[in-house]
Amino acid sequence: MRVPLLELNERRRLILKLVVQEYVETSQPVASELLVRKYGLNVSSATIRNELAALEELGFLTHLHTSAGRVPTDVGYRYFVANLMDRTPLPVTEQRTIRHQFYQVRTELDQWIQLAGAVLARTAQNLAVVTAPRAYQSRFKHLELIAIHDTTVLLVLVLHDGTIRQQTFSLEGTRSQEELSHSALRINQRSHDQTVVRLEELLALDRNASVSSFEEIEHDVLDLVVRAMHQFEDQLNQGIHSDGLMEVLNQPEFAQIGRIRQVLEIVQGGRGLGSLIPQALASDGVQVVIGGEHSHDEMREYSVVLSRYGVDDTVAGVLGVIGPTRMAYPRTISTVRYISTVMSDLLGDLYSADGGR
Amino acid sequence: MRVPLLELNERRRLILKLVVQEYVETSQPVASELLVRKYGLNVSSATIRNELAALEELGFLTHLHTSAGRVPTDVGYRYFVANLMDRTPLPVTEQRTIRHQFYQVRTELDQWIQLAGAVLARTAQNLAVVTAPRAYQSRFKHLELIAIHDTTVLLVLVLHDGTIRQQTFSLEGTRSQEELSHSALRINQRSHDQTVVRLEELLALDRNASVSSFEEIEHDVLDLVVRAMHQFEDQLNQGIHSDGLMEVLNQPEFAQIGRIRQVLEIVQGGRGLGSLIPQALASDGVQVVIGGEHSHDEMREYSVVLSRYGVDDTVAGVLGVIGPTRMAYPRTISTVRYISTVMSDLLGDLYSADGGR
DNA sequence: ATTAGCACTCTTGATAGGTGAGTGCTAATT
DNA sequence: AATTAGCACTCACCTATCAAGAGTGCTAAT
Repeated sequence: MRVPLLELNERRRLILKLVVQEYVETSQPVASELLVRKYGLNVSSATIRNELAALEELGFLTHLHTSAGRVPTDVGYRYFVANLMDRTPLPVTEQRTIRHQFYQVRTELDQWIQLAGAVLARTAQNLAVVTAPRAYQSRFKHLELIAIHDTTVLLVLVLHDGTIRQQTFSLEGTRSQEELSHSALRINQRSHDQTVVRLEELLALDRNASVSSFEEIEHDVLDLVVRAMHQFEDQLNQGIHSDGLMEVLNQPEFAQIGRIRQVLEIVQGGRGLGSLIPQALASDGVQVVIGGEHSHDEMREYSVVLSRYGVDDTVAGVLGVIGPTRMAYPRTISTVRYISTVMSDLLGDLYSADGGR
Repeated sequence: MRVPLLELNERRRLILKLVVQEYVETSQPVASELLVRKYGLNVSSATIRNELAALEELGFLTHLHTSAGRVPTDVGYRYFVANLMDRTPLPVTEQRTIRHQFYQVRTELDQWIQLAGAVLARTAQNLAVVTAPRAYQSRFKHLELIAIHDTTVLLVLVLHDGTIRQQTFSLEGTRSQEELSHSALRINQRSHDQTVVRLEELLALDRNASVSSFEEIEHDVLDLVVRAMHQFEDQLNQGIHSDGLMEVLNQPEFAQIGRIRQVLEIVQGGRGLGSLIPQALASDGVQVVIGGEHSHDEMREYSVVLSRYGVDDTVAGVLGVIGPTRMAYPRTISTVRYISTVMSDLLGDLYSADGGR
C-alpha cells in the first residue's frame, strides 16, 4: 500500500517474508525445496523457484552462485521491515523482566546506561550502543569544593542534566573546608541555572568591575567550571557506551577477525555513528538503516537500529543496536523501542514537567 | 647465578636469548641457519642445532614438528625473564611523552585510569587492564544533597579515597535546597572520616536513643550511604578497566575468534584475573606470570604482567598487561613499571603524607 | 668439539576428481 | 495461463595426491 511501485502479490510477499525470516534464523541461503517442506506450501518447489527468480529480478533477493539458495538484498530487508514484518511489541513477560531490572538499580544514571546496553545486547544478540542523556543546553546547577589535603581541592560540578564532573586542582595557599564551603555557596547562589555563555559573561563583567563581587579563588573556580562545561559540550558524540562484543562473536558473520576489527572501529572511532546519532536525536521513533543505505562506506555491511530516548525537549540520548544486515529486525526494533520508553520514563522521573529545577 | 640448577654456559644462554627475542619479534619458529646468518655467530648451523637440541632436552625449547624451528617453552620464557633479558628502563624520551600526557589531564581520576590503559595497550601492543585505586578501608568524607525537583534528591557521596558515588532517591514530602544543605552539613559534621562499620554503629545507637540527634531524612540518607559503601567494598574486583582489544587483534595468536573470546572472557568475567589482582596488590614490584604458571586453566596460554601502584598503605590499585606468552617481556615490564610509578606519583599528590584528610 | 653432508620428516600449496545441493529450463499437465 | 515433473548444468566443498621447501638429526670426517 505504501509503495505501490514495489507492490507484490500475496504469494510473493509471503515467500519474501519466509526467505528473510529463514535466512535470519539459520544464516544459510534459502532453497526452494526447503521453503515447501518446512512451511507446507501447497505448491511444488519448481513454482517457488519461478517466484524466487522473479523476486530476484525485482531486486529483493540474490544468489551467491548458481547453485546456492536465495539471500535477501538490502532492498529485500527494507521491504520486509516496511511492509512484511510482524509489528508485535515485546512480550509482556519480557517487558516486565526488563523493567524490573531497571527498577532494581534505580539509583545511578551510569547504571541505567550500562543496563540498557547489557539488556539490548543480550536480547538483540548484537552490539548495543547507548549514549548518555544530554540536556539540549547544559546549565550549571551546583558545585561543591572539598578540601582533599593542604592545597589540593576536589571540585564536584553538577549540571542541570544530572551529569557530574569531578576534578582536582591546586591552590596557592591553604583553605579550610569552611572557607571552601562558603565560596561554593557564594558561587552557587549567583550561578544557579546559568548557561555557559551566561557564566562567561558574568565572569567577564565581574573582572572588569571596579569592585569585584567574587574573591580570587572563586574566579579561578568559575574558570574551571566554564572550561569543564565547554569540554563537556564538545564531547557530545564521544563517550558512546557499548556492550555485546561477546554476542557478535557468536554471529557467523564475524568468523573472520577483519569483521571484528571493522565493528570495533565503528564503535570506538564512531565516524559512521557520529552522523547517525544526531540524526536519531532529531527524529521520533525507531530509525532503521540497512546496509547500503548508509552514507558511510565503512558501514555498508551493517544495519543499525536506533532510537532517541528522553524527555520532550529537555534532555535526550540515543540507544540502539549495530549488527550484520542479517538481523532479527522485528525483535530488535521492538526491544530498542521498549528500552527507549523505559529509559524515557526513568528520565521523566528525574526531570518532571518543571524541567529539572 | 640465581638458579644454579638450571645454570647454562654462556653460549647456551646467548642462544636461548636470541631464540626468545627472535620468536617474539617474528612469531615464526626459529631455525638454526637463521640464527647463524642473522646474528653472525662464528659457528656452523650444525653446532647451533646441537645446542638447540640440548636446550630442548633441558626443557627451554620445543618443536611443533620435526622439520620446524624452535619455539620457547614457558620455562624458556621464565629463564629469559629471570636471567637473560636486558633490564633497561623505558627510554627517557618515552618517559617524558607519557608523563606529559598524564599532566595534560591532571584533572580526573577516571581519566588517569583511561589514559594508563590506553598508553599501556599501545606501547605493549596488548590488552591492558587497570583497576581503580582503592583505599584499604574506605572512609566517609563528605556528602551533598541536591534538590533535583519536587521529591527527588540527588545524593553525591565522596569517599576518602577520592571516589565519588551518585544516586537519586525520593522523599515523602518536599524539601528546599536550604533544608537539604542543612541536613548534609549535620551529617558531614558527625560522620567525617568514619568507616562503614563505625557509621552503622552510630546509626544504630542513634535509633535506639530516646532523643535522636538526627532527623528522619538524615537517617534515611545515612542508610543509603552505608548501603552504597558496602556495595562499593563488594565491588573490589569489579570494574576492571581494559583497553587494547584493537591491539591484540593484530597479534597473530588471535587470528581465530576462539582466542579473542577467551581473552574477552578473562577481562570481562575476570575469574583468572580475580585471583591475580589481590596477589599483585599485596606484592611490591612487577609480577610476571607466564602461561602454564597460572593456576587457572583458562589462562594457561597467556602471560600477565602486573604491578601494584599507589601510596604506601593508604590507597592502591593494579595495572598491567595480558597477552600471549610470546610477549615482549622487557618492554612490557619496563612500561608497566614506569606507568605504575607515574600513577603512584599522581596519587601521591592527592594523598600526601597525612593520608588524605 | 665442530662441522659438512645427507637422509628423513613434515608443512604448505597446487592440482584434480568426486559429490551433492540447488538452480534454470523444457516440455508435459491441469 | 499457471503449475509441475524431470533433468541437465553449475558451483562450492571435500578429499586425495603430489611436488617443493624448510629444517632437523644423525653420521662420519676434521
